[in-house]
Amino acid sequence: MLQLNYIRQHVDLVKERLTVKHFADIAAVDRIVSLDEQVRRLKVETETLQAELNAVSKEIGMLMGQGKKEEAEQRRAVVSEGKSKIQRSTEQLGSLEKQLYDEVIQLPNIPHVSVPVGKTPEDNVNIREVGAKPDLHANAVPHWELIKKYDLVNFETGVKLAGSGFPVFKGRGAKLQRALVQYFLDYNTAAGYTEYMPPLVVNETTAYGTGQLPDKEGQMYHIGVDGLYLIPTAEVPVTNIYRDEIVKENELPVKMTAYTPCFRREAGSFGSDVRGLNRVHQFDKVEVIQLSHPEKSYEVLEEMVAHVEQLLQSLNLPYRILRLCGGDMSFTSALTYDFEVYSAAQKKWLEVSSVSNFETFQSNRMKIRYKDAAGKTQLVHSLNGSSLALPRILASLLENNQTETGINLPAVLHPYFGAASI
RNA sequence: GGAGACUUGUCCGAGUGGUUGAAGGAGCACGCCUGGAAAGUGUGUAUAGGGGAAACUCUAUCAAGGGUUCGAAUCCCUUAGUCUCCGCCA
Repeated sequence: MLQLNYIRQHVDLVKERLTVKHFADIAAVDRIVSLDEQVRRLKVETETLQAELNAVSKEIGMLMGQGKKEEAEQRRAVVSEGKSKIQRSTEQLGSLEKQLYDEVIQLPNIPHVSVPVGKTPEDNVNIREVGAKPDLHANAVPHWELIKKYDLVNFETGVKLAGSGFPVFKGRGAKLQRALVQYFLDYNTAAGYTEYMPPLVVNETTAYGTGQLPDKEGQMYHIGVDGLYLIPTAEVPVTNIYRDEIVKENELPVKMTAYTPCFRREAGSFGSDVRGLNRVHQFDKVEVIQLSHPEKSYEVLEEMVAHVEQLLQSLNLPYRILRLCGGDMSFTSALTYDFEVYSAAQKKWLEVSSVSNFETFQSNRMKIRYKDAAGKTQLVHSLNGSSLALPRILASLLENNQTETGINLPAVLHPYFGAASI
């Protein structure tokens, strides 16, 4: 959520930046500014009135203490009169504030100056492409064939148990998942991230905190009877760990990592995008999250990009890094880098990580703050990235490393998997 | 799931209708003391929002929400959470 006083002070800039994000309702900014003015005016009125009544009530207390009952009675009448007045203006204030909040929460985050103008994924800027695309043998097949051949993942059984998009990992397929999770977590904790295992369901407040609500309501599985949501990413519970907390400045940056399954309804997806492991409703992911000093957050973003990049290099996967254009960025992000790995048999780039700086957009909602040297509380910047999402990593590992006789795994996985190949 | 007790500031903890935003302690910060530290000592130490150039000031907040009252941390209702006992259970 954008900060009101920022909007107030940068009306034109906010409008201009929101067009970069292709936000449709620019007029909302003017409505917000006008509502904000009304709210503040009415607030002064209401609070002045309240202060008067409070003062009289206090007097009554003193008079009662001194046994001056009659004088107290007189004043009691005065307060009774003011009460109906204040009730009206309090109600009006409440409704105005609600309107204001409802408008502000609909505004997406403002994109960073470096965000490319553009609307579709084609407008994303390719920052760099690293690693050679492998030359596969003549009989190479996509991963959905490989997982059948080596009996690693069973989609049909998943359909029986839950529905399409819920793969069942089996045997060496299951073990490889576990190996990847373990390797990623070890890699992250070695870089100073503290490991967490959060709940896989969250309440409404938590989902609001990171911005999934109200923006992505339809993308999350909702457990109606208990008012809970299945997490679409570890970002949601883990960032909320620090909700309503004030950390010491020297405790920044806070670095956290977590492995969780992620649940996404992916309503509206179809075609080759959802083939095999390319897009599923439940998948495993290891996430890294940082809460940073506002002045350092873009350094931190670069650091996180380098962190994910080295992880991909260790897996010997060809990858490219994209800076997302305004139209392709998420609601909450100020700057996002996407990582895509090349999956050689289906000849497709697959997104495996998204590293973003949210600046104060999330921390303003969650009230994650630190005390600066002057003793003032300030909002932190929050950032997160995947390191990494498993199914697409698995897909490209299988496709890129297939030979006529088996699949060779990168060296870093051997100790975790207990073998060099499948 | 049933019954009961409880929920106060960073923490511990007092407070059952009237200058209580809240005693007392601990912690923390700064100063004094010290060669340095500890101890001692003095002062300060919530958050959000509004007004004001500033000093400062106002409003709200004692789990959350609602109610009673001129006035609520204190009384009533609802919800959530914690603990104890019972039940169920990996």
